[in-house]
Amino acid sequence: MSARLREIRVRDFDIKHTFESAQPLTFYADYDYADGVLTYPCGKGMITAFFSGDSKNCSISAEPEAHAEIAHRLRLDDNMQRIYRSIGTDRFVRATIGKYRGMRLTLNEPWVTTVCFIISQFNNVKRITMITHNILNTFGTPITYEGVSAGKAFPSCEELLKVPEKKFGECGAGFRAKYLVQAADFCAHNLDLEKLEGRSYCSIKEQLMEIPGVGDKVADCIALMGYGKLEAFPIDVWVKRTLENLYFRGNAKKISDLHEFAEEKFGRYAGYAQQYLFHSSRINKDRLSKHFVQR
DNA sequence: ACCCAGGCGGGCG
DNA sequence: CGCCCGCATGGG
Repeated sequence: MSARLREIRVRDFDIKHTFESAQPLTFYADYDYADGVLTYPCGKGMITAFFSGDSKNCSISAEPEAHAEIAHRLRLDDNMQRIYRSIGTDRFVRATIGKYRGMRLTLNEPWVTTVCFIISQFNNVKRITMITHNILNTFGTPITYEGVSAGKAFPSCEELLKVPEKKFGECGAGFRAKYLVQAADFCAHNLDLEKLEGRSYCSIKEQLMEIPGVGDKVADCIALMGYGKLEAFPIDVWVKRTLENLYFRGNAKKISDLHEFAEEKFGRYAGYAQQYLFHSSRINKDRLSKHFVQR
């Protein structure tokens, strides 16, 4: 099998930073740090990719048939030099980019993204990952490779339609179990997520917010990581605090005002700025932005 | 014991 | 509109 592997070389790609940055892929995939192997379900099969090198010159090996899928999922065609130049509007953002250089946004299936971010609300990353894995392993369809069991395919909304609220509760979903039931029903009967593909950011976000359990923040996450709308700027507790610390002297601001600020400051790649600010804030428990402002 | 986590829906003024 | 509250669950 390894004889069939072919290599992709990418600049400014760091699998570790990407895999630690709490995106849907990192909730349903597995990454072996020791061996540099990423595996995740895609459609009715499993994708495997081998990583080596560093974020300056990253090398990804995979079967040729998987190359297009991997490039799509990991956004390998993003021009990071251009994006970094565009969002690097002050010393703090540039320092954060320097520290986590190579972290990419990922592009995930809209329904999977919707499930992940409904689970994410008022929750922490470790538990989000656990619940997502439980849902995948409990309700996913087994995938076999050359006759051997290889993993599970993420359940579609039609498949989750048959799942009672209690079962989601047993996966650890807590009060979000009700939202998962309602969202599956809504996306199976009232809103075809596939049909939103190609529409504008505003149109997509507006439609997504019709889904029960999806509000302003989760809709932005789905627009960004499920539809690739890079201007989307999800504002969670970490990003809110960081923006307030850095740019408003620690004063509380309304979400709507912060959206306006971010659009003005970061522009069409605001989603990337958000991912770097979020990751830095979360990993460092927000100490950096406080420290930065004090000097 | 208390606080927090990639928020949202509903109820109230 | 804006504001406030409850919401399950587990870890620090």
